[in-house]
Amino acid sequence: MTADLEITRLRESGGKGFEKVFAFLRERLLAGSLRPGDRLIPERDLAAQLGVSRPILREALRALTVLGVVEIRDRVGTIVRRPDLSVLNDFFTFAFAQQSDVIDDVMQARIAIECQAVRLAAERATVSDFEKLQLALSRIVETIDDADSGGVADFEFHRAVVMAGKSETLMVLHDSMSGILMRSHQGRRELLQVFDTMKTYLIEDHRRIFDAIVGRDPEHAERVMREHFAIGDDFRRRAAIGGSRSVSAG
Amino acid sequence: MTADLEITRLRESGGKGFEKVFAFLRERLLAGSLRPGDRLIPERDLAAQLGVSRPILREALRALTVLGVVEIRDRVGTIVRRPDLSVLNDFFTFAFAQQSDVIDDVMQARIAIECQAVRLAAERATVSDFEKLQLALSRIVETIDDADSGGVADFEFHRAVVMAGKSETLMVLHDSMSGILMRSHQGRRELLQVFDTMKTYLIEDHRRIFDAIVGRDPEHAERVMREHFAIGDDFRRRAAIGGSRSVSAG
DNA sequence: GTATGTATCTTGGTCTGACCAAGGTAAGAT
DNA sequence: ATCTTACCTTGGTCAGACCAAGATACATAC
Repeated sequence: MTADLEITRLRESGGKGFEKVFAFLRERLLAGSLRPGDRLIPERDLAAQLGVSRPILREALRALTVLGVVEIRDRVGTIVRRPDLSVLNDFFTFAFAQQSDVIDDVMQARIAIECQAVRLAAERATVSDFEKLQLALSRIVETIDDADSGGVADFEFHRAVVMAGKSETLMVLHDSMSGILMRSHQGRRELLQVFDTMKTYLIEDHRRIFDAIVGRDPEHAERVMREHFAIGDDFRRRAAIGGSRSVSAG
Repeated sequence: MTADLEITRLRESGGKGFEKVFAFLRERLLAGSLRPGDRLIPERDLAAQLGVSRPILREALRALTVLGVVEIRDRVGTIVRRPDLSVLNDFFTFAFAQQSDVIDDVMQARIAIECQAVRLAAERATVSDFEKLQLALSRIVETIDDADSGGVADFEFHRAVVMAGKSETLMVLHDSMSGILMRSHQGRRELLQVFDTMKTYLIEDHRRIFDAIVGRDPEHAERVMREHFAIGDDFRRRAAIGGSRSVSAG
């Protein structure tokens, strides 16, 4: 079995103990010899096989845990899991806890994701997706006068679009950015209320996106989505320039 | 000082040792009482203060390490870092490398990223970027007859495009997908050699992308990029149909 | 007074061996 | 056949120890 060879190579490889073990497990996970659902051998045995002490092995296991790759279950064992997106949210939370200057950059990624997703949505969306989009659309109309729930409705619509695209990867990425973006936009949301043309923008744009998807026109769908983001960006810009003063002045 | 109170509360909080410590540090990091550049107190002291043993503390520290939040420097100490997006690399690698049927899905994300990036590139690329793209382009021409280095050249060109887009988020995401995509495409690369029209496609398409960027035409740039991917997808499809047997055999 | 070199201290990196609590399991009782 | 129970396994944790090398202070040389 190749495992023995790998372990031998592992023992000799220079890295610090933790690095060795982490790299070893990583390799195994990536190569597929450890698949989701598998249970690792007991820590004591594994540590012995890898030539490290149990604390070190556990460091590596913990590291994999925060990545969502494995799950350490008390008195049961370490189970290989298929990482879910919740980890990403953790990460983004840490990553952007302080600095807000990355927001615009993350926004670029969100635009990328959604523009691709809306194309796919135009091709792949099912009737069920149409219904969800329709629902989200009506929610936007209903909540048009409320900043908070309006923001949520907006978010839900976009999310529905991405889901209609039927690409898990895009969904995961989108969810990851949404968290941080929502957090950052919450503060500005009231500002947006100021502009009156905004309501039309919110309702009409989303309806156009919806229509494009229903119309099975990827090209058009993306164009509309892009315009939507461009206008939104413009609004934000004006809000930023106008500053809090003019806002409070009404 | 509130720190003592927190520690007291920590001692009493029910969670398992690791969870306690991790949550404690997490809170400190997010709250900002631990800021990038700060050096944590020595492990021994910290462990004592938190009422856990060193191995447990180290588990928590390692966990934060893989999230890029802190950096453990040998014989120096644990330093709080501003997490950069490169951590995502690890995650995506794990997240998507497991099932091979996700490849096509990841490809959608790559298309999303690159189409957005090429737009930004058309707007933001500097002369230096032009040069890099030019260089990558000539590499593609040079290596057109070699599957291996040709693949690398292709990859490098696309990477240069994304870099020219000047969005770190897009760059990181792209890098993350590239890894797994390259892994999966390596096997098929020889097949692509079969089609002769492929050479023209490779050279001409990339040149058109380059021209669109230099011409500062985001719209056109994206369109060309999209066509490029569509054709590439077509090639892959034909290769898959023509040679699935020989692939699985190899 | 400055520069240099060395002894020492600090700090992470790691190991060993041990104890606990509770899930699993199989032997034993009903 | 079913239920009980004792035992074994397994993760969770701790205590104390040793090592290597960066950091530092102090003594020495210039």
